[in-house]
Amino acid sequence: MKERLNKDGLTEKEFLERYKPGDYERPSVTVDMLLFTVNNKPKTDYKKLAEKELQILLIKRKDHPYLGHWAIPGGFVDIDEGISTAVYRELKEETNIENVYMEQLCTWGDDVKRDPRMRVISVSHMALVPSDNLKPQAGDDADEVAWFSVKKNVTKSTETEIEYEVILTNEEKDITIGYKVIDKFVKNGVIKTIETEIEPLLWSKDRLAFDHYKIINLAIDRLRNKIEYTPIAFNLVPEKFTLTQLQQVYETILGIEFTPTNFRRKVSKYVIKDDEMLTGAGHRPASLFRYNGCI
Amino acid sequence: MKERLNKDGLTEKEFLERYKPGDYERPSVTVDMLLFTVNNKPKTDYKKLAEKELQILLIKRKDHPYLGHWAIPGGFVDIDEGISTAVYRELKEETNIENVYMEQLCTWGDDVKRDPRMRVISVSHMALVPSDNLKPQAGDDADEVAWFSVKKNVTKSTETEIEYEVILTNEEKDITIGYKVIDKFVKNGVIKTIETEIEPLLWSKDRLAFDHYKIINLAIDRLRNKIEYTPIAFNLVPEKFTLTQLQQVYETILGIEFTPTNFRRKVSKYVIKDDEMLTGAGHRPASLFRYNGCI
DNA sequence: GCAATAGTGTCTTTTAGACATTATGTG
DNA sequence: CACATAATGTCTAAAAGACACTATTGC
Repeated sequence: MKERLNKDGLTEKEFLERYKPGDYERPSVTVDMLLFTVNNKPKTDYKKLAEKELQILLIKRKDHPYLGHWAIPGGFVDIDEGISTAVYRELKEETNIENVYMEQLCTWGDDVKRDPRMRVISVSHMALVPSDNLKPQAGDDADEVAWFSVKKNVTKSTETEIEYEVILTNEEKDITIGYKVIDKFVKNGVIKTIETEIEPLLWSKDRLAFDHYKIINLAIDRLRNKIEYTPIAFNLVPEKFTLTQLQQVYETILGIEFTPTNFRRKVSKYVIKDDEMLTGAGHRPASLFRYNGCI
Repeated sequence: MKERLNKDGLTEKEFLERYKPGDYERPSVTVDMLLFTVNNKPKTDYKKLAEKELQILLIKRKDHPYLGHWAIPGGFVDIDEGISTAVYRELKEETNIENVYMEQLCTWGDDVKRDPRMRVISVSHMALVPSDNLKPQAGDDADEVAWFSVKKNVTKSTETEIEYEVILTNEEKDITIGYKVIDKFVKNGVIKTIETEIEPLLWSKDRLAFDHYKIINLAIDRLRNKIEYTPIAFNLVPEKFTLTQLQQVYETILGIEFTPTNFRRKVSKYVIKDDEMLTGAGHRPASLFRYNGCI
């Protein structure tokens, strides 16, 4: 096969040998990871089940910009490092967690001043872990690492817009970070599209760093959406789980309650019963189940 | 409120004034756009409806690397240009199309050698346009611009994997580009994940540039997925459309057929009847409908 | 025995699929 | 009038929701 030449009469090999990347300025590329888990709240009664809450791991920034603000963990992508590799490396460095489910969320780069230092494009990822065996530890870029409970509730709903409150809380440290989210249905020619506006709640003293409140808001929506039509929830329970535990994960994320019978029917296609039982809970023991791998 | 100082005793303002971006190498960031439409094939019978096909716009590269190969249009993101702005700019430059529905697909950057010239991270986007009033025109980076019909069909299906053929064809230019896709269900600890392998079909002489075959494959999946639970399909029909036209869009993308009654019931929540009718089609005229904007 | 959760059976409602039938234009 | 599509009515099957009821544990 005859090698094709370009307009300068060069073969591909010659072209690449002589290729000099332009000296135009390039953006920095970072990865962000939103690590979610569904955690048990402390038991209030020996025989009652623990309530669950959706939690996200945040770090406290120890340098400018946004010094002292809480932020999503992340870091720069090396020039010779794949994006996923960078995310797993950062996750390991900042939280000592490995082997988790992770998916790409969105790439943020419309606002060229989202980082006041320089142009930064950030590829955000969502990771899901079961709440057992979690020992996050602070890394280089952070004073502290902490789990924050995440709540997103509808506060107003009209024909043209829905208003939510997104509240992040860490009770131990007595921190509450709140944002108001308004999803507006905007006529965009023929098609209506959703435009999201986010601003801090008036009473909320604390703020998240950068545009991280937008990323968290998107992640919650994505999580709620994907749990409905994918088996993503199995990443939030241990290998062996009771159906009630699984139900609590769904209820916690979606903010609704299921009838046990109907929930069991719904997930029955995706689970297989294990031999073991979960005893010692102050009431009838529950069978343990495992995900059967169906999609 | 007392201004916080960092470890060097600097305020945020001082920090930013003195901040020098590191001289580490940065990746180039590009945007790719997969422009899809559902087009009418030529009529074979005056009274029969035109068959439809999913089409994607490709450009023929006129320089190395991949000189002469067909590729997804795209280009570099300027240092002071938002990502969406860059996509709309490129779309306008390369195809003269504006005001289209667009969404981010995925960011490609795991393979650091996906572009042989340098490290390139590419943010791919999917745009949808109705097939009327489309006059793409070649821009600077391309010899030619052409629509290719896109087909993705299951060729084999077992418990552990599904095999597809993705075929891109342009009849006018007599080009057929074919890939074999295998989605494997891989045990990943407890959870099974899907791993996708793609390779050119043996008989396929032509190839797509870079890793663009992977991007197109993902876009088809995303489109098929999202058409099921979002009103995305209305971006592929004109402002006023008949229900059969809408049905054909669904059938073309999903590769299945609907019963008219059931399809009408399914979309009835999302359309409003217009006063106008579509006449002159060789059979009973059809009412025109419009999208009502519900989500 | 009591409280709390585990687990099953079944009725109802809603949604989705199949298919027959009538309507209305063009050539 | 023939043909092809438009549009509606209705029967059936499947999925989702509601709820009553029994089972089993720790204390």
